[in-house]
Parts: sequence; C-alpha cells; structure tokens
Amino acid sequence: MAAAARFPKSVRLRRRAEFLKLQEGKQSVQVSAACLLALALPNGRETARLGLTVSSKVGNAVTRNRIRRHLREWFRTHIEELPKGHDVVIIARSSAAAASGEELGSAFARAASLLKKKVGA
RNA sequence: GGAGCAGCCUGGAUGCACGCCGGCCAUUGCAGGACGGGGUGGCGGGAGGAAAGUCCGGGCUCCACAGGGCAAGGUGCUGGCUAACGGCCAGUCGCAGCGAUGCGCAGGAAAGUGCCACAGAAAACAGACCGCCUCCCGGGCAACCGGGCGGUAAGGGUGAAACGGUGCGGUAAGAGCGCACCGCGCACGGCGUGAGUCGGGCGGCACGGCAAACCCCACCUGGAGCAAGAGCCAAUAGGGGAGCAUGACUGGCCCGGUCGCUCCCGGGUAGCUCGCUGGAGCCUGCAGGCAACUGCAGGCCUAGAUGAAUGUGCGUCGCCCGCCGCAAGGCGGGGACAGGACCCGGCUUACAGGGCUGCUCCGGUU
RNA sequence: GGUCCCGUAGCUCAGCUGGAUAGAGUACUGGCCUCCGAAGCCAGGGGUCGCGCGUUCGAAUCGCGCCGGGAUCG
Repeated sequence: MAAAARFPKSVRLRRRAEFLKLQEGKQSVQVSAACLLALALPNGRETARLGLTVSSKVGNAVTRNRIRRHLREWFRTHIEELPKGHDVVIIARSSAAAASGEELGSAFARAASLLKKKVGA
C-alpha cells in the first residue's frame, strides 16, 4: 500500500487550463463542506487527481501554505475515499485561515464522501 | 542594587515512519543505437533576520547605442566610504536630556514674484492711533485748557511677529545720540582639507518670517524590466477590405533618427529548454584606517521551484507558564513575526523569548 | 514585476489645489402638524479628519515614514 500513500506529479493538476475546465465547465459536480468548496469532473484516467486553490484573500503566504499542505496530506493518505478517475479541485474559503489541521482534514473527508455520492448517483 | 542609553548575537536540538523539490550514481525498460523522458534503488542537499513592504540604489538583459536643447523628477551642512544610493562612517551647528546619548529635507530671503488671517495706527520702500515735548496764538490769577508750525518714538494697547535688548549718561521730550555688556554684520589673524571655531578689532544696526510657497544655485537621472531576453524555429508569413499620408514610431516636446502606418475579417500567439544561480559571495588570519571600509593570503560552495518543493504523525531532551508536592518530581499547556521566485547593497515595518559587550545617572558598603 | 487611487459624523460624500468656520444629505433624538402614522417644518446630539513625527504663529489641508482598503497593466 506504499504506492497509494504517495503524491507524485501525475496525480496533481498542473495547468491553468485544467483548472479552468473544472471551474467554468458546467458538467463538473460542485459540493460545499465547511470552509471548503469542491469540484469534480471525470478525467479519463484510472486515478483521481487533485488541484488546490488558495487565493491571497485567505491569508498571507504562511497561512496559505499551511492550508495547502494539510489538504495535500489528507489527499495523500486517503486517496481511495475520492471518486476514481476524476479531477478534484478544492477551493479554500477565507474562513479556512482559522481552521486547524484536523478540521481541514475532516472538511475534506466530508467533501469527498459528498462527491462520491453525487458522482456515483 | 536601582533607573537608563547605545551596539551586537541568537531566533530550539534530536530520533523514527510516510511523503515532496531538485542534484549525482546505479538499474530497469520505451527505442535499431545515442540523446531524452518514465519507473525503482542508493548517497548527500533543501527558506529568513526580516525571505515582507516595494521606499531608494546598482548589476544583468533588450530597445532606434542614448547625441544636443527644453521640460520633468530627485538630492541638498562638511569630509570620507562605496559599484551606486535618498545608505553608512567621522565631524560641524541647532534643539532636547543632569548625563550616557537622541533627533534634525541643516544651501540661498541685500535675483525676482508671492503670502503673513483676526486684532492692531501700522505687517514690511515704513509710517504715527493714543501719547510725550519746545515754540507760537487764544483763554484763565494760577494749575491748566483749546488750536497751530514742528521735534520725537521712551510709554500704552494688538499680535506668532512691531525695524536690536538691558543698564548708565544725555535731552525740551527723546533717540546708538554717546558708553559698557549681550546680539547682529564686516574684513583680518590663529587652528582645521572643510562645515566651522577661537581671538582681538571695526561698524552704530542696515538685513522681520515663510523656499516641507513659486523659485534660484550646485549636483544627479535615457527608457523598460527575468512575464527582461535568447533558443528548439524552418515560415515570423502571405491574403481581402477600409482609412490616413499636414501620417506613424522612438522616454514627455523640439532638433536629430527610423518607417509607410492604423483599423476590420481571417490566421497565429501552444509547449519545452536556457537565462537560473559562483556572487560587489561566505569564513578565518594579517595589514592600513578613529570608523564606515579597503588590500593581501588561505579555506569553503551554501535552495533553484514554475497551480510553484522544505510537510504530516509519534517520541526524547532543553526553555517558559499554571496546578499538586516539604523536596526529588508529576500532570497539563505554550513557543513569536513570518515562506525564496533573476541577483546583490541599503532603508522601513513586524517579532515570543534568550544572551553578550560598552557607557551614563542615582543610592549603599568598604 | 510595474502603475495608480482612496481613508473626514452610524452611512454616502464636500472642504485639501490656494493654510486661519469642520460642513451637506441621510440616519438618530425631541418638538410642531395629524384621530394615528408617513411626508413636511423647526431644533439638537454625534468627529483622535486612518496613525506617528515634523515645517509653521497656526495643519483635515504642506513634507516624510507607516497602517488599512481598492483598482489596473503585463
């Protein structure tokens, strides 16, 4: 199971066009959980891919990095809870600045289960 | 011991597991082979004193190689340091403080223009409202009153500021009218590279303030920015329509220079690589200098990402706080400001806690 | 990386250039009007002029340094 807990570049969104496809595409599934906003869209691959959006309105660079790293850590350890073969974009709201690492993880978990339900249904 | 001033340093340490970024080596396999990309393994590397704000200065790159004039902007006591600076060091002067020290856009107001509300007679070539005084005329016994020609600016009151201040002499009353001291100005001499300072002398006072008002003087500045710019890259097109050519571009304008230009349709502007980290570099020693800093010698290599890495979890030790305990100790909690994006030199701002050095004042003891 | 703007009463703004009264609308309070309310009329309260330092006799205004908010270009 070591391979499942890794986070190489192949499971990340790395192009602006890929983000825009989810944010502006009408086919993407949208879900809200606590301080997070989640978007999902089938990507034609076997695994899920993650993209994170934490704008400068959330906080300074240290705060944004902390949020990004916690969300990435949860994705790395819980990738099987996400819908397979989908690109997932997580957008942090400004309230995420006050959330702890555990709160961010549980928010991500709720968003993931909601997404799975919506996509599977 | 207390109060304070200045400068500097530090910004937790360490173990295990799972990860991330890039480097080197090995291996696998796509491939005819190499290069290159992918997978796997090993080795060692991976945020700051401010990385921040973007307030200045430079390197570097490109532009029509930056030439002249005007304009615009900046700097502004002196000397030095520096690649350069609005920075730093050492001094001068002024202000604050008992002091150590701190702060200061600190040139020019007899080049010109402008402004100085209210109050006050008058606010900047001076003049005279209430006053003071000699003389003359009139009245009155007189004290004095009224008027006039003059002389004054001491006193009054206003103001932030009233054309040197205080004292003595002097005078009809007064006045730098004269003298002493202080202030101011001028030239001279000593010291200093200089800003200045010290000294004695002379002048009788002229020159109100504001230049963080316009301005004058001296000095400085070409523009844009690594999304600069270059390569893979060969074409950088070519076509149709309309308009202007007294046109357009080059940093604002002119000279100078360059070219046809602009708009619409259509097409394209994707991606990767380089730039990209070895540099005004860091450490140590010696030498010069009050210092900033510089020179020489030796040693060292210390992030290079690009939807953007340096993380998460569990421990141990150390620091701080609270509670329990006589104590050893136990339990719980806390650990700031903040994250590279081409690179340096400064400035400014934020910051839990800890440490070092020098100095000042006050008190006590010997 | 570059450039620009704003901050004044609870809210929206003027005053700043060219220095000397801090004002307007709205909201709030009280009164008048009305049977009551709205509208209208009258009166009143409410201001560290974002912060600090400076220049000046005097600073919302001028200078410098910050803080906060926003816009824009590539």
